[in-house]
Amino acid sequence: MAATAPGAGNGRSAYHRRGEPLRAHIVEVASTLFTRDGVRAVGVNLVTAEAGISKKTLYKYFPSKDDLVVAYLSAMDQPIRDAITSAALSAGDDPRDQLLGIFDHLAREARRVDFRGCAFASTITELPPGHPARLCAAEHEAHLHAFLSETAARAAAADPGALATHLLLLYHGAAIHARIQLSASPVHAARSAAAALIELAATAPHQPQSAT
Amino acid sequence: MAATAPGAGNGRSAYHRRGEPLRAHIVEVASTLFTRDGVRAVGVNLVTAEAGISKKTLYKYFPSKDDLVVAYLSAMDQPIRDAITSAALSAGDDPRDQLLGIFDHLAREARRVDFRGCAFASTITELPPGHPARLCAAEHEAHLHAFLSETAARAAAADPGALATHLLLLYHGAAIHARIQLSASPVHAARSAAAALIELAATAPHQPQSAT
DNA sequence: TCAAGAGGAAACAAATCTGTTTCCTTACCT
DNA sequence: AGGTAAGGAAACAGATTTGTTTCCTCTTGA
Repeated sequence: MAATAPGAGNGRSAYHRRGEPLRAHIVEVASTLFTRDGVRAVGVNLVTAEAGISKKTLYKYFPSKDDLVVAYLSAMDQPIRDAITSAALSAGDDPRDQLLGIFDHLAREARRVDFRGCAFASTITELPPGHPARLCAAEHEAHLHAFLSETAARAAAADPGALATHLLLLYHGAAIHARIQLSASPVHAARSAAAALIELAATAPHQPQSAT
Repeated sequence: MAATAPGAGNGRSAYHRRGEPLRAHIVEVASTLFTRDGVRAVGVNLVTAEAGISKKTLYKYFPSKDDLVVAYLSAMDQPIRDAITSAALSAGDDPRDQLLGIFDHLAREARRVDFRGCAFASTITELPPGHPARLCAAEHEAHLHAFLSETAARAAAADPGALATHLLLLYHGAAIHARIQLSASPVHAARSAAAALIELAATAPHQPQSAT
């Protein structure tokens, strides 16, 4: 895994990537490694080797590994939210289908052999209490909840916030179980439970109709 | 934390605990530490110091730390199942209340300041793929599923296995969220979602009646 | 052209980790 | 009582960790 030549994976030496782009490049490489193997299993030596930079440069941009971990989670927030949002929107116009779309997205992720579950949940589990990265995870979950809550409101849920929470719980539970039993089937189960909860939350008020 | 005298926490030197009891004692101490701080954060030196034994003895019973981790999860399986079973049974005679009882149990756990979530899920997250401890987690989940499935059947669920899976997903999702936002409120949310799913699973097949 | 700065390579430091080995003490059993 | 085995204490080995420092090269701008 470390048998590649210096600068591997990027083609160009870091000399051509000075300033801001270099910092982003480091975070990008670190994100790949942290996501794949976990923040504790990946040392700074591997990050520098894989990014084709020296430790001096890494510690210039990130005074400690903890800072790099925080930058990792901060950088993951938007892409993951985008992926989930896009998965939801591509599921159709019905907001109920959109809510279910996030589980289809998770199912695709869970089929990957190196699936490690939610990056935020996994990272928090590896970190001691009080680590600054915890705030990133809390914010990320808050953002996801806001999006799901808004979609749930469009789906005419009686209590959009509560439904959003329920779906998030199913989402994370499915991620954990998919990792434990190396299968995407827990995600399908989560999807069916989500469908039931969505239907239940939306049917009562307006027009009750049989699901599917 | 390592400021205690040798043999601390047990009172008696390991000289008085030869043979089988000693092995169990080591697992017990390791379990406490692993559960509290995680298997990667706890080194064998801490385990030996805390257990009041020498490394020689530890490595006699457990050829490697991985073996100790496996012993840890193996030892946790029964007590955790017992706690969950007992929480369910103490929730009353109605199997639906029993299913909800496991969330009350989790809520109590989640209120602890050092709550780290499900020991099996956390440990698996810290371990590389292919680690033997994974099997322990898979078995544990299978046992939990069997218990919930049986209880769901007594609750007249149309598909007890599916309901058991759904509840398990909510359970683990709640554990993760409780750890992320340092609060037991996700567990209460999971409980309310579970109640809805239980009601829904039990009403449909036999005699359709509006929930709640 | 040349000086300044950014970065690379690698040695280095200090701590920590898993695991081994040596020597000694203690308990138990015949 | 004495031999045997179990365990304690601690040194030791070797690898790995985060983080620092030194020296050199390359690029760029005046």
